[in-house]
Amino acid sequence: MIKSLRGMNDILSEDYKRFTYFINTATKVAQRYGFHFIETPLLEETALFKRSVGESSDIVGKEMYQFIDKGQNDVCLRPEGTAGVVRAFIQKKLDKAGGAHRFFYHGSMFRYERPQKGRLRQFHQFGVESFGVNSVYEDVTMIMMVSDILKELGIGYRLQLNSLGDNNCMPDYRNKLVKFVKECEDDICEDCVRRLDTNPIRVLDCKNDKCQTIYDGAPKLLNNLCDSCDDDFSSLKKILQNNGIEYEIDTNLVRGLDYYSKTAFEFVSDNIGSQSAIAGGGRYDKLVEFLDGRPTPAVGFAIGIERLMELIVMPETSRDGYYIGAMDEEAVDLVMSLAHKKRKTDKVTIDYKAKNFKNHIKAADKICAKYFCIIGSNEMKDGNMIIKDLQNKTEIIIKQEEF
RNA sequence: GUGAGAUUAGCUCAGUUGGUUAGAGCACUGGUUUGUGGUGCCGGGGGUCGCGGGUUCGAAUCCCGUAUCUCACCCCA
Repeated sequence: MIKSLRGMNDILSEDYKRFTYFINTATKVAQRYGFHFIETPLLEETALFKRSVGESSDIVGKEMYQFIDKGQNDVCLRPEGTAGVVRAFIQKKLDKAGGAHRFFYHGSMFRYERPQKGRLRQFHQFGVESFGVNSVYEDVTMIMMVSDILKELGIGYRLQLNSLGDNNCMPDYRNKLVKFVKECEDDICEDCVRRLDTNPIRVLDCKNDKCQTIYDGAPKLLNNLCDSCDDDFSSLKKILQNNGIEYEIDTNLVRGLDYYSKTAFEFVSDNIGSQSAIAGGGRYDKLVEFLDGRPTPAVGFAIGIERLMELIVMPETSRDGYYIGAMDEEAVDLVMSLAHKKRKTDKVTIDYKAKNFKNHIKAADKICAKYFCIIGSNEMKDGNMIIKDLQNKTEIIIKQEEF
């Protein structure tokens, strides 16, 4: 038997219902905020991700589905959504057009990782990107949007906030931190020693308790922001407070992707195992410029759909559609015709076999039909049909031609 | 890439120190006087015990390998 590849799942039945319910809800919210759908290719030039996500990240270093295509192009299945949207934004010259451009997208992302709870090789994200808006209000708008989506889905969360600074203050802070960590290099874990070379800021969210104890005394990102970043972060907190959105400050919250600056946020759930981040985002003012566009401030977020699938509280399903059953072999043709007619407007389920009344009504109940119709010898003779409302337990008799 | 635990019917799982033809519940399906539904009654189908080797008179059971799943690490949504 041929099976799906590791970490690649089929979505059907109940999962598909939840999946589409999520997409529909998130789409509705994003549209209420004035965002427009954008679809970008699953396959992009490898260089796009190397330059945007950053060579130091594991995503680019070891998790990309990268290959040479038949035209000798070095290509990748996208590991995340922002890079492609930024590329499209620049390619369509929207950076030169000026003004605000706001997009949302959803689709498959690919990372060659060992699967575990809430992590797949092909997974789905819903994301939003806003270009051309410098204001910290837009950062708050992003957070509000995620919050609205999660609330509509009945999902509880904690919001964690940090500021990563900008080109002005981050490099100085990084140097301070490296200096501090190097002094205790002998006491920290292997991973942190490696991080010192690849991505020093990441030592901050090391899960090793011993490391964390050591880093308690390390210089804090939030105490080393320049005036502009510090002001923005204060405004951010104030606006959130004014709008009743609760948050926690986590100075150790860092983002794994190189392109983030200033506002960084993560929505986490305590009910889904160790991969607890269900949404993450922040500002990335330098990325457009970095990908050869005109300097354009930008902010966005992405939601990991699989991570919150089991948290979604589905609305109660109500009875829907018709079930039409035949009690005689001779009535099956008529049932087929009635169904064909009714299917122009309604959901209709039929059985091609003649059964007795009880079996048909059981079947109608099982598939949760709202209306139950039966054609037996009586109906064949008089041209009537019974329509029974299975919800209200009422029934009416109509002419078959009125059905 | 690293570590641990799993894999028996469509699903959830039993299966004794290795011993006849591998079981249950649910689901599916047929019947239960041609007329009223979630939980009536009676029957039926369905398994290469993940796959490949090995030990043994004999393996679902013990050993080795391998695939997949799960959980965790790394990393990330």
